[in-house]
Amino acid sequence: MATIEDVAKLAGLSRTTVSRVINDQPYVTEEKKQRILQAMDELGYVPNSSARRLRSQRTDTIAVLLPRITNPFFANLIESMEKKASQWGYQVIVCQTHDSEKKELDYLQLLKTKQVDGVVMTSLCNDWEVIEPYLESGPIVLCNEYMEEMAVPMVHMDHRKAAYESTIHLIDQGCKNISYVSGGSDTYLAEERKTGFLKALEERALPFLEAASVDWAIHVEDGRKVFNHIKDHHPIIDGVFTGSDEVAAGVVYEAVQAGWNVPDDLAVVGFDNQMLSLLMFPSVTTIDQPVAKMADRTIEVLVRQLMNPRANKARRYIYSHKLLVRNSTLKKQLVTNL
Amino acid sequence: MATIEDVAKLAGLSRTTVSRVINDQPYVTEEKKQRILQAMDELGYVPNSSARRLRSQRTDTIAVLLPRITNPFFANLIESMEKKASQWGYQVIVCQTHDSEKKELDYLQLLKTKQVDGVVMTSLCNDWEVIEPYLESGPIVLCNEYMEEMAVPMVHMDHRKAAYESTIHLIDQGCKNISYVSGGSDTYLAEERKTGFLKALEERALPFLEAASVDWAIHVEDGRKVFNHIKDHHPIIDGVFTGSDEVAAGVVYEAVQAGWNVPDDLAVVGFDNQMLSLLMFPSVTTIDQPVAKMADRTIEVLVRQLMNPRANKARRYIYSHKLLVRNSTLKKQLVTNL
DNA sequence: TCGCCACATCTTCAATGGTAGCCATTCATA
DNA sequence: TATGAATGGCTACCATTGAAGATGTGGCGA
Repeated sequence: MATIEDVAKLAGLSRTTVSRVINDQPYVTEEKKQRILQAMDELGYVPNSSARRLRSQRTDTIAVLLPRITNPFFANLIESMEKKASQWGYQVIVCQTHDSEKKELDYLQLLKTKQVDGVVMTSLCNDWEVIEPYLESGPIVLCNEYMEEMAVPMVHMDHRKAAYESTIHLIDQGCKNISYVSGGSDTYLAEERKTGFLKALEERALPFLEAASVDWAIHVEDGRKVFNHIKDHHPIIDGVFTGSDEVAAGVVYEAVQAGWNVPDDLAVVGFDNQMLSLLMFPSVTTIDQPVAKMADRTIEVLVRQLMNPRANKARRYIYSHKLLVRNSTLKKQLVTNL
Repeated sequence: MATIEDVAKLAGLSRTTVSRVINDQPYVTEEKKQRILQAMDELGYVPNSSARRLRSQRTDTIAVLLPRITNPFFANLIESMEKKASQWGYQVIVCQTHDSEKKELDYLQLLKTKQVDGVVMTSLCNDWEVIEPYLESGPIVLCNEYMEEMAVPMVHMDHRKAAYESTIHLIDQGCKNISYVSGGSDTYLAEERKTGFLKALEERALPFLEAASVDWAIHVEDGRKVFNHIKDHHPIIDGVFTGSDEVAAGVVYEAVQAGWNVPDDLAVVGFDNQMLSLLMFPSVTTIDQPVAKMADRTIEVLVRQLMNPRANKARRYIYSHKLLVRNSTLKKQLVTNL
């Protein structure tokens, strides 16, 4: 493996001059530049990334923390972030926390060990008080997940409004007994959704059926269990609010298997407009988030912070949802495909 | 940010002794070790990763190259690889090539810049001749994708056999005119699938309907287009072999929308046993790969190579598939759910 | 014409944070 | 007596770049 020393010797110049050519810095004549480029080519020279990072104190790398890439919402979010980061000359590394407080802190350690320049957090496992000290080692931006406190930039959708609207939709479709199905996370985002849900119930003078609600549903399989739980213990339930399309898909699938009519016996709403929600039969009513826009903004905000560390502007970037009404909630009407 | 120098001073020892404690090396008394650990704690010292990598010439990091994480097959593969790599003290970085030759080479550059110790390639965009020189910079293991030439370790399923069996299944279900739907990739794996498909046709004396076959189907949307193409131009087609559940889902969805009876009018097989294939109506017959096993083996093989660079053992680890028969192919029988 | 200053172009030196290798001393064992 | 292990320190190095220094040239003013 050739080093910059080898290139300098072959070109008959100093290492610093070679470095200037590599980094496109001024004060090197064109003739010497060509000599250096040729020497690099002959030797197959490639800069050593560790050396550059150590000396320059920069990695040009961003870590994105998320729960699971097997959740298509996060897979799509990463997809867009990578594209945007690459445009700014940054590399993205994907860190799956699997909703573990420990893992989240392990990954935040990347800031301390100087393996990344900044971090995007798409979920929050630890309390903010635990995370905040890491800001000393580099900037953090929240995307998707958010909190009341304005400590760092946050890019997200209004989850309260989204939950409110999809619950109103369920109620408008005639649902009177609605189950609230969540993943049990006690984050602010989860609270917001529930607040929106409860607000809709309150406005329409419907009771919150806490006993029929579930706080352990994350995967499709969980959704199937949710349905069976409702069928066996709360058969009066005629509507289900879920926090993800995966769970909604599980509920719908199991209900259909059990011979229930969806949505007449049970209406279901999901979240995130995953491909699954369209392809199911019946197709699932869901909330669409502007994933690409949020991803782009997130990277932009973080990179600006890296370029200008003094401009520590903590602010919110709030995006609107879209309710996609499909067959899992449309009752007593001619079933048409949307 | 404290350095090892600061810790050494506070502990009243040399940097080397501190380093020995950090790296769990011998020849440091327990008393001195405690002094060092305490000093590290007081100073909040964290080793600088770039410095360690530069000096030790190791990153303890593995790059996994894959086409898209939005494809659940690869998302699940990564999930398992990360778990396994972590057990061996390695970090995984995810590199999406999006089937681009250029991106693939860009990521292989990580070997040359010393940003990763080894690479797992789950697909092949470039010819092997282009990739082989990178072996000088670090080991490469193929997982999922494979080639005839035994140049590096390869961990994969027998795609020929899998394609053969699912095609025979289509034929056994009465299909006489089968469309071969692929993504157009000209890799060995793609060839193997086609070979298995053609072998099944040949054994059952059925013609290969090249004009009705498609080589541009990757996403769900493509699958929908495939169906419309068949409906409009090749209505005699009564069976579709696809290389992925996403494509199969698109075909099935569009066929049902068009009022076709699946599988009586058109039987469809997918690949990879994505959740989608179970939740569709009708559920999609598919091929299941032992994803976790292949992932584990891949990491193990690569890590062993990193630990013992001389043991450059290029060999194949071949895994069997499982055909999951579901409703998209079961004809003329009582429709029961599997 | 000469001296001074600014700029251009390069080189030299040192720094980044950590660790690999070698050395010195002492003690125990064959 | 010779050798190896234990316990630590010192030195140099890993590959690159940031900062300072050296040198030459051109322009301007006295």
